[in-house]
Amino acid sequence: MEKTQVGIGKAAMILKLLGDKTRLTMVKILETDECCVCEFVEIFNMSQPSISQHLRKLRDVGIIQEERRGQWIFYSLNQQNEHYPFVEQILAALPNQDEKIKALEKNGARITCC
Amino acid sequence: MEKTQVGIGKAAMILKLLGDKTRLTMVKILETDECCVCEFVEIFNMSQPSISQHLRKLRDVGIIQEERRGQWIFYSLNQQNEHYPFVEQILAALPNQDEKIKALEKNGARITCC
DNA sequence: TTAGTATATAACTATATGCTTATATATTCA
DNA sequence: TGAATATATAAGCATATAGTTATATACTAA
Repeated sequence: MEKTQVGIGKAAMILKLLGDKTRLTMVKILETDECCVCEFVEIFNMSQPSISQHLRKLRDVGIIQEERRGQWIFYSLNQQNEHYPFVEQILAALPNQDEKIKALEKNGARITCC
Repeated sequence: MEKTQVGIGKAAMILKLLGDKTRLTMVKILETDECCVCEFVEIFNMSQPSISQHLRKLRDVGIIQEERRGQWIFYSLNQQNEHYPFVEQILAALPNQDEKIKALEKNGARITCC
């Protein structure tokens, strides 16, 4: 079986990005659920620009991708990314963040468009 | 098979530490070879205090351990650490750094004590 | 004990980071 | 078209980070 191989420099860049609790949690959530910015604002109880800036960093290196649907922009894990297997392997070691999505649904803040 | 489980906060802390090219390379080297501070100074062509400070951060969270042998303090990967499997899984995806040790041996800078 | 070598720590500096507020852009819908 | 909503970007600020130089500590060997 071939192992994922990632250059040291690129790996360090990815790990630095994931080395922030907010971003790491975002990516773990996106592993199973698409989310839009306003949902993350709700989940993290953080300002909208702050959320947008975290998402941009993750998108800039290709870890996540965006897709506009009507008014909202939905983010998801970019499985086509060259380093997706590396990221996925890390996420696999982390506890599920389902309760965060469940909490959104519970208080009616979950966006289900299209 | 049980998967490694690491809390999100602790994982973020570990990833942040590994998210620096110097530290990530150090840890990858320590995966296979013990090294002392002066060897890292040689390998990274960086000041001794800078190397010491990186090693201290890694040691403070238990990723690596130190052992004095005579004049030198040798560092190694701490396989007893609670989160060693998580770290090891990340290292497995990285290219071998053997040439760095080989280069040390070649120019006679490799320390082999005791 | 003294000189030399290895390592750690302290103090400082420049840059990076994460957040905030203010504002711009894009879409929807009345 | 204009108001409301969602998102992005710009600018500013406080703190964190990674490096430096200077100095302290620890061990070795003469």
